[in-house]
Parts: sequence; C-alpha cells; structure tokens
Amino acid sequence: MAKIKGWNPEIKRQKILDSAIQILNRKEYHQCPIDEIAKNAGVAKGTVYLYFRNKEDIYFSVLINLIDKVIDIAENVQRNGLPAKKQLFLLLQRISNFIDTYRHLFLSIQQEVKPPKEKLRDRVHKKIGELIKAISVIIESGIKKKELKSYSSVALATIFLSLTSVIAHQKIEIRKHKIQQIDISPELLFKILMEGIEK
Amino acid sequence: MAKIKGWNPEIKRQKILDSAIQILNRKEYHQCPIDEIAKNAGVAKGTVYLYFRNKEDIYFSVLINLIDKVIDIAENVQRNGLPAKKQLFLLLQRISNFIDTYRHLFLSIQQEVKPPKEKLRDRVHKKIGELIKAISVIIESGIKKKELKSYSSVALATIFLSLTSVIAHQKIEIRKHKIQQIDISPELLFKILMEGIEK
Amino acid sequence: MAKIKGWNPEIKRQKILDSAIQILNRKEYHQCPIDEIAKNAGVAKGTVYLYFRNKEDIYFSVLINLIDKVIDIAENVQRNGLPAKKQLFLLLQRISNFIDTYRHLFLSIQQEVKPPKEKLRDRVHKKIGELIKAISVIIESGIKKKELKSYSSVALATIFLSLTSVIAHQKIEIRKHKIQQIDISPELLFKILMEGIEK
Amino acid sequence: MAKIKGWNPEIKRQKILDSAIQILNRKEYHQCPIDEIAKNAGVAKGTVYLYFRNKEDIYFSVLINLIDKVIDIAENVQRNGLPAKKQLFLLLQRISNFIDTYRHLFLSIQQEVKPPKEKLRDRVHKKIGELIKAISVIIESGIKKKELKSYSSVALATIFLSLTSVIAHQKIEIRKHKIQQIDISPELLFKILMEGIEK
DNA sequence: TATGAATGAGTGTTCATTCAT
DNA sequence: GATGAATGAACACTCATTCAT
Repeated sequence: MAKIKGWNPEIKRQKILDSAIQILNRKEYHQCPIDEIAKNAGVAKGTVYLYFRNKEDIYFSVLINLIDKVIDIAENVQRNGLPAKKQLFLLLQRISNFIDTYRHLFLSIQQEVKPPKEKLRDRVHKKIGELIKAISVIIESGIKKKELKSYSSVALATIFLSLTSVIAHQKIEIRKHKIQQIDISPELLFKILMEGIEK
Repeated sequence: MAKIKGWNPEIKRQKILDSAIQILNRKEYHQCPIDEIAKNAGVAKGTVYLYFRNKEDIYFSVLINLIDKVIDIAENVQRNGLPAKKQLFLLLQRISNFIDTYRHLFLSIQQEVKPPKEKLRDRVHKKIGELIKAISVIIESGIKKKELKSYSSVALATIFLSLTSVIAHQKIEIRKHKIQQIDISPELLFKILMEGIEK
Repeated sequence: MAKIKGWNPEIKRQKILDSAIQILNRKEYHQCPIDEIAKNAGVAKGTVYLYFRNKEDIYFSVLINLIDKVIDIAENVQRNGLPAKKQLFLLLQRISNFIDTYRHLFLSIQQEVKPPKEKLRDRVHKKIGELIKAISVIIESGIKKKELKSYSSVALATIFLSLTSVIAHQKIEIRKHKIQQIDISPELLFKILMEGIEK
Repeated sequence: MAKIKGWNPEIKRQKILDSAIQILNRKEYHQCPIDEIAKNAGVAKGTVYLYFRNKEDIYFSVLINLIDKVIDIAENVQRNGLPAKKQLFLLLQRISNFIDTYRHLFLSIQQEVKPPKEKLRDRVHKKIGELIKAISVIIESGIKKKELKSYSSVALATIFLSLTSVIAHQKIEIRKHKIQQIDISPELLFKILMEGIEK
C-alpha cells in the first residue's frame, strides 16, 4: 500500500495539520490564509490542497485532531484503575495542562461553530460526542461504585467538559492581560463539582 | 429635510446596533457584511460609519450591549430581596430565557475573542468583569448569610457564568440537530452546583 | 428614477460592456481577466461587479449586446421597402461590414457555447432566436411575393446566418494569415444562395 | 516489467489522443484538466508530457486528428466513382453522421481558434486547407463534367463545409434543448445548395 | 519510460472603507 | 448628517508543468 520508499502521505498531512494547529491557535480562522499555513508547514499552497479538500476541511480536521488528543487523555486516565473521583480529578488536571498549549483552539471546540457546510460540522459534533462518551465512562463507573450520585452520566460529562473551559479562559486572561487574578484552580473547580457550594 | 427637533444620535446608533445583533446572532462575523447590517437597520452603508469606527467596533459594541442586558438581569434579580440561593436559581432561569433569543451571540461572549485590535477587546473584557461582579454580589450576600460556602465570590461567579454556556449549547443542539437529547435543565445544573455530584 | 445629477448606471454599464467587447473580441474568454476589462474601461475591478453578477454574466451580456446590433441591422434593412432579394443582399453586406469590427465575437455567437450555467446560456439562445426571426421576416415576405421558393423561412434564415460565418472566417484568414486568398465575396455567396451551384 | 516486444509509442499517443477527444468533446477546453485526460487514458499525468509538448499541443492534435477523419471520409467518397453531385450529397450525409459523435469538437474546428501560440494554430489551418482541398477535388470533377457551375472549387468547398455546421448546430439544439424544431435536413441543405432559393 | 507529488502563478470574487455629492 | 458608488486589498482555489524517483 505505502510507497516502497520515503514518501508517506500521513506524515505530510500531519505536518500540515500541525502547522494549521499552530496558526489557528493564534489567530482567528479568517485571519489565517492557507498560504500562511502552507509556508509554516514548509510546503507550497497547492500542496495543502493535495491533502485537504478546502480550508474548512483543514479547520475541522484540526478540531477533530485536537478532540482526539483529549479523548486519548480521557481513555488513558480511565484505564489506570484508580477510583472514579481520583480519575476525574486527574482528568481535570491533564486537560488543564493540555489547555496550556491549545488555549484558543480548545475554546473553539466548545464554541458552537456556525453554519459552514453541515457535513463537516457534523464530523466535529460526532467527535465531541465521542469525547463526552469517554468521560462518561469514568463517571458511569463512579456511579456504579456509589462514589457519585446517580445523575445521567452523559449530562455530568457534558457539565464536566464545560467546566474545563473555565480553566481555558483563566489561562488566557492570566497570560495575556493579567487582569483580575481570580485564579480558579483545578483543585477548586473539582471541589465545587464534588461538594457543591451550598453550605 | 429639516431635522425634527428631537433628533437623537443615540437612537439611530441603537437602531444599527439592534440590526447588528439580529444579523450577528444568525451568522458568523465574516458572513455579515456591513451592508446587510445597514440595510437591515434601514440606513445606508456610509451611515454606519458615522456611528461606529469600523466593523470590529460594531461587533464589540454588540457584545457589550448584550452583556449589559445580562448585567441588568443580574442586578434586577439581586434587588428582589429573596435569599441568595433563590436569586441564583432565578438568575440561571432568566439567563436561560435570554439565551433563547441570543444563543449564538451569548456563546461569542464567553468565547475567547481572538487578536483584533487590543483596545476594543479590552472593552469587552471589562464588561465581562462587570457582569461577573454583578453576579458575585449575589453570591457574596449568600456567603455572608451562610447560605453558601465561603469561596471567592468572583471565582464562583465565573464558574456560574460558565455553566450557563452548557445551557446555550443545549439549546443549539436541540434546535438544530436534535442529537442525543441529554437535556441538562437549569434545575439539574443548579442542583449540582449547590450539592455537588459526590455521594 | 434617475439620480438628479450626473450618475447614470446604464452609461457606466455600457462603458464596461464596450471594454469587454474589445477585449473579448481579441482574446479567448479565459485569457481575459476581469481586471483587464475593468482597467480598459477605466474602473476598478470591484466596480465591474456592481454592474455584472460575474464574469459569465459579462460574457453573455456581450454576446447579447452584439446580437442586438445585428438584429437592428436586420430590422433596418427590412423596413426599407426594397424587394426581399435586395434586402437579403443588403443584409449580407451589412453583416459583412459588421464582421469587420467584431470578427471573433461574431463567430462566438454562432459557436455552440458549452456548459456554463444554463440560465445564462438560454438568454443567448433566445436572442439568437430573435435574430433568426428578424431575418426570417424578410425571407417570409420574399416568399409571399414569390421572389423566393417556399421553404421554411426559419430554416432559410438559419442557413443564411450560417453563411455569414463564411465571411467571418475569410476576414480572419485574410487579415491574419494571408493564406490561400480564396476570396468568397458577399456577392458570390449571395449568387450561390439564390441560384445554387448546379448547372 | 519487461516491455513487450512490440511496444509502440504511436499506440500510446493515440490512446491519449482518443481520451482527449472524448473529454474535449464533452466540455470546454479550460474545463478539461490534463489530469482527467490522463486518467481517462489510463496513464499518469507526467506521461502525457512525454507525448505532447503541452496542453495546447494536445488540443490542436485532437483537432487535426478529427479533421483527418473528415478528410478520410471525403477521399473515400471521392474514390467511389459516382457523379459529383451524388458524391457531395453522400459526403454531406457522412459528415452529418460524423457530427453525431463529435458535435462539439466539430464546431471547434470551424470556430476561429483565438490567439494561442501561432505555430500550433497554423497546423490546424493547414489541415483545414487539406480538408477543403479534398472536398474541392470532388467539386472540381463536378465542374469538369458540367454537373456544377464553374465557380472556384475552393470557394465552393469552403461554403460546403460551412453548411455542415448548420447540421452540427441542429444536433446540439435538438439533443440539448429541444428548442424550435426547425429541422434542416441534409436533404434540404443539399437541395438549396444545388438549386438556390430564388424562384 | 513512467509516475504523481509538488509547485506557484493566475484569477474570480468579496467586502470593509472612503468620499464626492 | 446621509448616501451609495467606487475602490482595491485580500484570499481561496485550480491546474499546467516540472522533476526526483
């Protein structure tokens, strides 16, 4: 299947994707000319179109690539055999680290993506569904082991994910603007999620 | 042709802003030509530039306008003299209703807005700070009255706000794609926020 | 309706159209960048799009504009009250002169125009229908007055029109390549059309 | 991998040419990427460039190939020993059949081909000259045998050829648009060519 | 010979912004 | 102040052609 020597489409595709991730993490979609993504990947503009149908395809592939990474994190955590609560906390920390690198794109994932071609968007929606599934597996087991209250695990996973965006916003504020240092740590977030805020 | 006595630039500005809110709530920023916003407001393209410096100015003014509305909601709730817990629940419900109308723009508020001209963005950040402040007033009083645990009220307000985006996403999913009806109601969200999910 | 002073959309539209006619008469469609048409018309590229939907719209508008001119010729000839035969000969001569200026575009009219958006092409087809109609009016009257054999006037008009392309080819050959000076004059063509070549 | 003995570059060249004929007969020149022609011929894009200098070379080779086929038809007809008139009618019919298959390309032949590199175009012009020569041989003999009036045989051949495009247009109209079924049959065309339309 | 990945010039189109009226 | 015609920078995408393998 693969060419006998040297050339590997997957590698080059990933190279372009990585370049796109860098650029799209810095600037908004419409401020990222394909040309820049290409140059940054060390290829010509035309080459990008050998690996992606169009700009949207790149964008959504980037998002999916990123979600996949988070899914990996979740699955790894889930496999470590610790109690569900510990796993959730670990997951929060790991995602927090992940966000250190992919601040803006991470928020794009959560952000409702407005009306481009439907098919592409659905790819992302499905992926997010997978991510929520992966998180809900952890929660599910927590519920079974009576560690957690028996709410819908999917609902809880959704809420959990949404909380991570608090972290993402924090990091952006802190780094860029040094505004009001509210500092919501993963620890605090986790505590509240577990115990609530009611006295 | 003679101007009627009570001509008021603020009124026209608001007309344009309202038009922009409508359009920007439907489509993505780059798909909303100034021309469309102008026509929709019943004025000519050039007129828009008499009231706004440029397109970004419109966009951020729209966001600020919206945040102002949410601040109003928070302040109204805060003034009604009910217990803090009740107030928070009421606020969640009111924001939920608000989101019914301003789904997409509401998410744009939360979404980190990427690198346009810094000054404009800061206006939005400050406004969000005000909103969080308004919410934290409620929380603060709850803490004082021992209704709530004594975490940083700003931190709690931030988390509270971030939870509302769960609702916004719900509404979009439900309306547009009818995917997995997870149904996270304000009631559920509120319960979890109060009591946590730990058994 | 029209602006009180100075600005007249029809005049500018025609200016662009005239520019397009010049350029498209010299080179093939795909070798005529909008930019060149615009510059040649003394306007900016964007301005062209205020008067035409897109490049195809320009192209077909050019063709229609040209056919209209030929229709005018035919109608003028038809109105002069001469015998049909004389009229046909006059028409052939006038078209021959017309071709002097619009050699290439004239052939484009006759040429089947391949698969662009159907609606636009149909505009041209309808116009050609009108032209054939205008010619057939002359022929019809010739048939009525027993000057001409009673074939279908539309068929004869179609054949007549197709013969003019012989002239167009001639002119191109003569001017450009000076190949075999066959020299098929309108006179010869007309004689053959009238009397046939059979002895 | 070892080349079979009888490998013949001419055969592969023709394969590519045949592929190009198919594609170019369906779509306009600029809508026929070399890639498609190559794929359709079962070779790689690069291979095409081993047999043709560039895309234009392909195009003009296609036209020449086609004209050659028509020349063959004319020469075959000419050799059958029938009276010139019969031969001309036969030729008209055969070309009519030929057009059934090569509608669009046939019109491209007649169509003045605009300013590409001159050398290539001249090849086509020369070929058309040959075709006209082949037709004029028939006409010449008709003139000699007093079947036909003694006009310039080349001129008559040119006119004859131009009449065939009436047929080509017919076929396109009929097949594609079912517009006004004027129906100009080869029979009618031939009758008019022989006897004229004058009463 | 044959391949097909890579290139990048070329171009249609959009749209924020300006400015003469 | 209000208008909307005009502008032209910006950008996505195509595809003929090349060349290393």
